[in-house]
Amino acid sequence: MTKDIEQRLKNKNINPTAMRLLVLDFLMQQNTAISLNDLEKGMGPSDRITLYRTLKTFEEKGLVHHIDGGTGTTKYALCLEECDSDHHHDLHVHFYCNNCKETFCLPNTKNPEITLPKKFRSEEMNLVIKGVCDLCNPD
Amino acid sequence: MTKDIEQRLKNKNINPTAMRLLVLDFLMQQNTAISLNDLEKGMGPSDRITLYRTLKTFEEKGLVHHIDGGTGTTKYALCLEECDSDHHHDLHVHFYCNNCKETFCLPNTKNPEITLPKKFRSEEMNLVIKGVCDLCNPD
DNA sequence: ATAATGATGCAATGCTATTGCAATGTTCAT
DNA sequence: ATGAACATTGCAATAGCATTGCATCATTAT
Repeated sequence: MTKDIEQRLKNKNINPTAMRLLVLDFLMQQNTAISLNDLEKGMGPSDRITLYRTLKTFEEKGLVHHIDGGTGTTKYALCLEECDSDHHHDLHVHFYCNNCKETFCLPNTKNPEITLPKKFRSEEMNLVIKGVCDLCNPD
Repeated sequence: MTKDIEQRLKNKNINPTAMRLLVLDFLMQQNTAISLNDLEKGMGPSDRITLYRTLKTFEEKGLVHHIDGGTGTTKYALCLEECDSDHHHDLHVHFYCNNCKETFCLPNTKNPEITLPKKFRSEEMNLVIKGVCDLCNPD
């Protein structure tokens, strides 16, 4: 098992240290995007800054991506698509539940095509939809 | 002139104080969304917190909207559509220029329709495209 | 005139993100 | 094995934005 996780790090050219294995393992258990705080609470006692840098390293190497979408705090989630250091394929839409405050990746959605005004060139796109998620929806 | 601005405040049920007239006047001169810092620098000497609360009041009353889009700082711009206290018509897309760091409203764009997974209900949408704006584009 | 309400200004705080630096661990050539 | 070079970690500290509490001043209604 640990081998899998280790290999996943190596595939991305990330040195598989103990801390990183733990963080990746934790991330793989999540089904929502998590904040640095969530990570800190979820893991055993560990240094916040180290976790911060671990996430940053993961992101640089294309293992996780972060979502900003106006919740005040940055959230992180494992990349589902094949990303690499150069190109983050921010292809999917994110969803923030106003009720449970969770942020979800919606891997089955695609970022839409937007026609920009003349001479505007698009490089990336951040689309966050806010509303009520399936678990919080009474219907 | 001042009459116009004053009326615009009254239309939104905002008490037209001197400070508010100044802030609205300043906002009307902008063609990009501005941060609290921009506002503070752009206006004469005035209290940062008062400006903060002025923007907040404006937003509550549907006169301005804010954009979050992952630039770290919140930016504000006048509402172009008809918004009211209850419903902010966040209908248009925003654009952040990686070069000049300005945030633009793109009033001629519409937020796209996204098909959400079952039982997800959308309430609002925040779409920020990052890239290079017309003025920074060499072509 | 006075009470009540709203607006402003100052002080202070909380929180997230971020950097500097020292200590520790790891790798590799000799 | 030894030491140099480098990567990782942990602690301390800082920066910056957002936000609240409270006192003061202005405005309005009675």
